[in-house]
Amino acid sequence: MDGRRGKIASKPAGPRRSRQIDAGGLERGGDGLTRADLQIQPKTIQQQTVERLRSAISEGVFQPGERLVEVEVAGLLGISRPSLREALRSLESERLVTIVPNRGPHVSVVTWAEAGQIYHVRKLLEGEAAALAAEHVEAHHLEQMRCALEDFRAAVTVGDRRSLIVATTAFYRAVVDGCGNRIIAEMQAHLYARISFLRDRSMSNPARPRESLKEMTAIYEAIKRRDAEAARLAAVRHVDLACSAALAAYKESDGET
Amino acid sequence: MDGRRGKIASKPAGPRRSRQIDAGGLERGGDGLTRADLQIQPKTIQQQTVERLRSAISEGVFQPGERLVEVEVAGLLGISRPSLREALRSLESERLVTIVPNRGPHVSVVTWAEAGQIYHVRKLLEGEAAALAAEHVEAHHLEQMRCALEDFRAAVTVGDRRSLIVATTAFYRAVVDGCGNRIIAEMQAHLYARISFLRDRSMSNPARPRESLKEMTAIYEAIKRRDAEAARLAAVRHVDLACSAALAAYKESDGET
DNA sequence: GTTTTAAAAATGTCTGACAATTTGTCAAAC
DNA sequence: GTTTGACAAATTGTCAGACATTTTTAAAAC
Repeated sequence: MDGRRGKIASKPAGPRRSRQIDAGGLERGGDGLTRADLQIQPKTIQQQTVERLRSAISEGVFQPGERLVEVEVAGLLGISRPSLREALRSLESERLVTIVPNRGPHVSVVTWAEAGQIYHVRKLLEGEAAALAAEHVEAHHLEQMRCALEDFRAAVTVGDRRSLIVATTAFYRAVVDGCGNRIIAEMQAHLYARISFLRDRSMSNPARPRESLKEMTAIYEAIKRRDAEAARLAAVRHVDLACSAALAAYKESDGET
Repeated sequence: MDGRRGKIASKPAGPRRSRQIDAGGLERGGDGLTRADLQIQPKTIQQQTVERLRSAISEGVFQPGERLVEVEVAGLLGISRPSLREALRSLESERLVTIVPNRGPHVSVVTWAEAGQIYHVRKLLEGEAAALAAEHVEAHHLEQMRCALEDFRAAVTVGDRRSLIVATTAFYRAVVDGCGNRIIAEMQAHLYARISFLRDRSMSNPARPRESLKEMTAIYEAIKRRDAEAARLAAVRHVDLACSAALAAYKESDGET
């Protein structure tokens, strides 16, 4: 069964999951399935690589600016250089990785100016998403939001930063999925990923999570009562405050750029 | 000088531009240069490939849904399969190409539902861009817009569809660059590329270009007189009408999906 | 302490290979 | 005649190895 990759010389690279179906990937978790979403697809190495690198970058395993030396990373992941390069091209298009010709790939560095622009667009996008959600949302999306909020609340009391992030992401996704516009959903996810490095820091402000919870609850309530404009305002306000918190955290830790 | 690629066996693949600087690529043409934009970078084959494929798709050389068989396309471009695959990954992330595992890449098919969502986001984005431009725009951006409009007018009288598209694109870019938010610019370009296949058809309506000219002029005038809200409205209106025109053209030619 | 030079590391790109999967064809079975 | 199967051809996914060029590092020279 493993004959094809038998010639791995340098590093055994650990157990190799044979290419099975693995439908548990849930690229778009939750209940709102359409028939198209039922499609089961094989997961190629390239896809797994992209996903794994993406979350590694998001979680700070690779720091912004850090060089990603191809042989090294490929070895780390247990894949070949060509496969890694393909994955890196994907991430480059997502702006998570920057590839400078002849100097290779590194984790993208986001200046504060850029981050500000990203927040600006997020306000626009998430405001619209919330407004649309107030009109289009279905029961299971609301349920998802409620759960996410509950998880968030729990995480606040416990003080687990990781759970805070997971819950926040889940909430955003519920809203953005509930809005019915996939383009917005895609873009939101992209933008959010690009400023992930700010999340942690702004969440480290002990007061922030509690405020965040209030703001998100306001969004939820407005959507639930189908008040589009209130939902938009609440969402914009939330992103705005998140932006301020991030700025504060950013300035505190390293004021350059 | 060509020793490195001397072993091309199958196809001579035509004259190979030796890796020279070729600064004329103008990934972001115009005047609004910052110091960072002066940077001259070597153009790798991968970059050239992406650009060439992108415009080929935009211009309909490859039709939506058409399969892109790797060996074939690689031969066409005179590059190797790995290089092509990297390029395809980039285009996949831009959603211009879809890669189905084990079935390979094909030009993405955009359903009308998706197109509608794209127009929706474009309204949001370009409206904001116009509003921001009214506040931030600099002289040379205005000049670019004016030129683009002039070109457009000329193209209308002559009736050259290609020039219409070029001028339109130039106008949008001027606005979106003038707004000062690079994220918006990036996204606009992306979205615009994804619905390029509609451009041609909607422009084939003989009345549309003239209307389009009026609408764009309105945007220009509003920005020039620094009236942000008027600019936003004009931009939104323009995209809205473009959307309607596209829908009409779409329904006319092929009503499936 | 600079500047120059040489060596090492890393990237860009190509060729060749091959298993796994999909697709197309064509005859056998119902 | 349509459905089923089976086999061959085409295509993709992935790897390994190679090598010219460029960048980086280290050492040497001034």
